Amino acid sequence: MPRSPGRPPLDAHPDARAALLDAAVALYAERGIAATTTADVAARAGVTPALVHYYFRPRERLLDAVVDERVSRFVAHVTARLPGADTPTPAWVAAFADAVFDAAEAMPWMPPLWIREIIAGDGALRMKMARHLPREAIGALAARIAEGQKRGTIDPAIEPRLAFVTLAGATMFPLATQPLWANIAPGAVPTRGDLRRHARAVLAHGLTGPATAAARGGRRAAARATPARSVSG
Amino acid sequence: MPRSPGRPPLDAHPDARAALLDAAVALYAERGIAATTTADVAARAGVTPALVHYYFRPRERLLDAVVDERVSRFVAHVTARLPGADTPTPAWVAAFADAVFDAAEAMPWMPPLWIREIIAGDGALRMKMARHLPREAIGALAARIAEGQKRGTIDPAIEPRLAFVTLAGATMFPLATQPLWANIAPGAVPTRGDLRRHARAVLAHGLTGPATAAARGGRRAAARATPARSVSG
Amino acid sequence: MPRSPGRPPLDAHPDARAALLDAAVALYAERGIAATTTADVAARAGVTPALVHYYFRPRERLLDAVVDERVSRFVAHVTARLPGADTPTPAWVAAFADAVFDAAEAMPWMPPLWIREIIAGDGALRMKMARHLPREAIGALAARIAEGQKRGTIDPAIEPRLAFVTLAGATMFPLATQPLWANIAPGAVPTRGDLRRHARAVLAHGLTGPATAAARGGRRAAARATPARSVSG
Amino acid sequence: MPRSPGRPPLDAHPDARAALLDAAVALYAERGIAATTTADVAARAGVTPALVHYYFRPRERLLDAVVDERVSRFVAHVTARLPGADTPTPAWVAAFADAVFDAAEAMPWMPPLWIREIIAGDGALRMKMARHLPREAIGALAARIAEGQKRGTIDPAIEPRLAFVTLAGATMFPLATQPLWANIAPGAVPTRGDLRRHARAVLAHGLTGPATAAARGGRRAAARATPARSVSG
DNA sequence: TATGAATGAGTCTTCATTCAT
DNA sequence: CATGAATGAAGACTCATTCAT
Repeated sequence: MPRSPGRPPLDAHPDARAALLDAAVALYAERGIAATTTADVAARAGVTPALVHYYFRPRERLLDAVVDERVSRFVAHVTARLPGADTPTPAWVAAFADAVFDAAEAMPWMPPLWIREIIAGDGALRMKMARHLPREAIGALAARIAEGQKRGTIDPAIEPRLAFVTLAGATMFPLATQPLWANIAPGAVPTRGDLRRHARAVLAHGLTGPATAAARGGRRAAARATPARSVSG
Repeated sequence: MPRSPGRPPLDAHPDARAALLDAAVALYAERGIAATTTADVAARAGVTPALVHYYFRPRERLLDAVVDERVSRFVAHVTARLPGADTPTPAWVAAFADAVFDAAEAMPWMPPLWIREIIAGDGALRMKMARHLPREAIGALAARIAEGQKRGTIDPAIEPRLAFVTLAGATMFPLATQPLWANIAPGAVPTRGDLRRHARAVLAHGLTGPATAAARGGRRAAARATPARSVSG
Repeated sequence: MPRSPGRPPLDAHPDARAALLDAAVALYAERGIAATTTADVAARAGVTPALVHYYFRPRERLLDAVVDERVSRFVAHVTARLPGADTPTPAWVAAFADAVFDAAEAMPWMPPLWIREIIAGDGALRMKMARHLPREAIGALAARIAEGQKRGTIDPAIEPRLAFVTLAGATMFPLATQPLWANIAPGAVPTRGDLRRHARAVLAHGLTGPATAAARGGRRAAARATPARSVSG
Repeated sequence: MPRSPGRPPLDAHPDARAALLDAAVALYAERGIAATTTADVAARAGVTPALVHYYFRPRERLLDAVVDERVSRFVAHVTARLPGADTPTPAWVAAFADAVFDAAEAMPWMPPLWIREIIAGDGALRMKMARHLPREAIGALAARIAEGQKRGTIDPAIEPRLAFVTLAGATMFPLATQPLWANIAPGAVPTRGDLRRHARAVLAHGLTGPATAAARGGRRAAARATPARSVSG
């Protein structure tokens, strides 16, 4: 089957193409999509602006590709690490948080991209992300919460529909603030370990609550998935 | 000594100027700063693009004015409603959350603006916001947390330096997702009341914790829309 | 005779109007006419841009006024000091040079304005200057030269029609270069006296000629800062 | 290491680029730099305004290029034709004038450009021209004059530092007035030959001096259109 | 007499995009 | 596969000018 001449085959992923996607996703995270020009992307990838159009003809196709070939990887990375349905909710939540932190280690562009382009405003990426959202996991989480409330183990003031938003916010939000710390308190920048421990604690028993048995259990569960080093309840 | 002729005085606030600031802050929240053109702002305010330059000669002076005359109002609104130093920490935190939700009612552009332009990326607003941050309140919160940990009433896994980030995230983040719900589940959009109740519960005892006495006390206080001072930290 | 309301009377010359003309002519000399905006003129005069249009409605009227009320003064100043028809040509020429240097002392904006806007290119001022040119003196000078050539006292290679151009160039040109010297040789800027003596010498016997009796006479006269009428042609 | 992508290489000189430079230098001479818009230049070169920015990104780089690739050619053309150090001063000066007239024949935009943008006012070109000035020739000329004065062959009233200014003025100035003549005396426009003969005569023995032996020698040399080396200073 | 508000036209510049090679 | 040349559309900004006060 001959492909139209002058167009790269859809399944061809030469170096330049991958380099462009990497450059694009990094710049989108740093400056935002609207502030990133085709020339910026080309410059960071070390190629000509014309080449960007060679691969991603209308500018928006670059966005599509970033979503389908970069952002979706992050989602897949996280969902692949989610524990089974039989895991108790607190442990499941802690494991989710861990998965996000692990993924952000490899793909640090995701947290800023997420909060800037998916959460806020019209979010250029929001619509495109729709088909990559882990709907199943989101639904399951809401169901878990609702069920826990029925059983009396989860505060009824929690809104199940907002559980995923809170979970994502508690992890992505502090991760996205990291560059911010350089300005606020250069000497005392929290490490990624601090962020992870803090996020798990907040999800387990809030900002002001004392360590509870449930939380300790959840943390212990997480210990199997991650470093939970010396932590005593 | 006459000021630079042909320029409006800095303290003049005619109607058109205020309308331009309102238009700008709304558009910045909706589309982001980089994606908002001078012409967009002028159009929404019902004036000519040239008038934007009449009042805010280089584009950036519009940004400055938005920060100094709009965003700072949000901060002032919140800090003015913070309870006194003798308030127990859980109640103080709950009151903070309430203050944010109240302010967002009057200034709905703040949450998206905050997470997009202050938290994420290079944040054009971040530097400009520096002088408007409630540094005192942020420091006091961190001190509270640290003290509670010393007394054993707050989980030592909580990172005091991240307390403000979490507090802001727990409130601003869900508020910023509101336009998002129209896409996800048009029929079941959480109300602002849901958001507020949820945020308070998360801050009090996490996503998966059961309602505790302390949390219940805080919640009751919230019902009266004033901080519950009798509750012990 | 009632004048139209809202217009200043044509014969009224309040301070602001004169200040605007002074500011305009100075700026035109420094930056050129094209590079001088209405706001620039207003700023230097310490008034509002709108006032410039109050007095000189279309921008070009300001130009007309500058020609008629400033540039023409320079011309008048020079022609008023020209010696009589009976003066021998070398002395007449020397007196002309002196008159120009004297006028430039009081109106230093003229030399740059002259060479930039009257001599060069389309010269915005050229057409407007037409009616202020000292046609009579120019014609008389050409006639003198021609006659001198007939009598054998002036080199026939001199082109009578170019006499005025040369005379003006020899005086205006070095005067206009004065700001230039600050860059070239800050320590050794020629004084106005140097310029005057040099110009007279060049006009008298060229760049490379030895001092002649006639020239010496002219020079002595210059020392007294008045034309030497007794010197024979 | 690739150069900044999307920009033409600095050493590339396609046709359009040269056409733009030619158009620019011509318009600068006619209207002045400040009065010449990017669109004007593009229109005369028969291309889009955007192309001007493609080659000369900030407007000022066009100026730089005009200086480095057009104006400097004029200077080079003149200096290449200057006679050797052993040439007597009067002949050297006459040769200089001839070289200028020859260069102006090929590059008629130089005289107006020179007096408008290099001599007058702030002269946008003045600073940029600094590195292209024939400093050596200028210094040598001043030294010649000073030495002639010491030997008594040159009038001590001549100011050596002003020799170059006078030399340039005597040649460039009348050349720049040529378009002016169309207005003044359409029927009797001096030819370029008139201008050249006149300028040489003025430099040799002034406006009012009689023809001298030395000058006659110089003039005879000019008739052959080459510097007369045999004439004694 | 004087000015602040407001604007239309135009200028410089950027940028995504096209196309011949 | 890749790029240099070229452009249309649009953005920020300037400026002379108008007008109500």
